[in-house]
Amino acid sequence: MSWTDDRVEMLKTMWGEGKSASQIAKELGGVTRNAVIGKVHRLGLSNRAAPAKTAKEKPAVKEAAKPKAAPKPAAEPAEEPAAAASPASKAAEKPVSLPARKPIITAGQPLPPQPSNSEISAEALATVAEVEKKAKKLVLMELTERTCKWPIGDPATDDFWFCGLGVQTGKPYCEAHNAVAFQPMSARRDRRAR
DNA sequence: CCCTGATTCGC
DNA sequence: GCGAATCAGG
Repeated sequence: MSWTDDRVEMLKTMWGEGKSASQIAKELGGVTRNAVIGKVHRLGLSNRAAPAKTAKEKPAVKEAAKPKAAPKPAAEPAEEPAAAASPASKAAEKPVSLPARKPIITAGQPLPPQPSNSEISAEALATVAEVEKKAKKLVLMELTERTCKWPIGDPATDDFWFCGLGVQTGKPYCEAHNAVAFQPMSARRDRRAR
């Protein structure tokens, strides 16, 4: 494909809207993000920042207190395979002041059943304990399709993060967490089937 | 690892 | 002019 006036216009618009090169490339189709970036440069609209002129200044940070306090849960774009579809537990709006771990995490997403165990193999639990030591401690924004989304710690404190290790293809968690997350009901059972 | 934009340079 | 390859950063 080539850069028809039409496509160039779309490019300008989208770039102006702050879309990323790869996003634009995807939407335009027929081009790669490199092509888009290259074009952007040739068009001379590389930096979206204002013409602050020749000086690099560190403008004082203007922080306005936001009355809003509801952080959007990590809402992934749109097309999500129906991979992890834990029916989000109704977001209970409990006041935050729990001494121990709080069950609710964030609304929405495939957040796991609490580590509250019952009949989970001791082995799996042990593994989880191990894994949590190696966890990458990712924060919400850093989670992706392939990072384990198992929460660790107390959401009400800073002592909270997500496992972040590589997930088992398709699953929302890493192998260890998957083991405790999806219990068949009966811990073990002879599987002659298959 | 995933992603971002920036640059280079052969075509 | 174009964009793959590469670079630099998060």
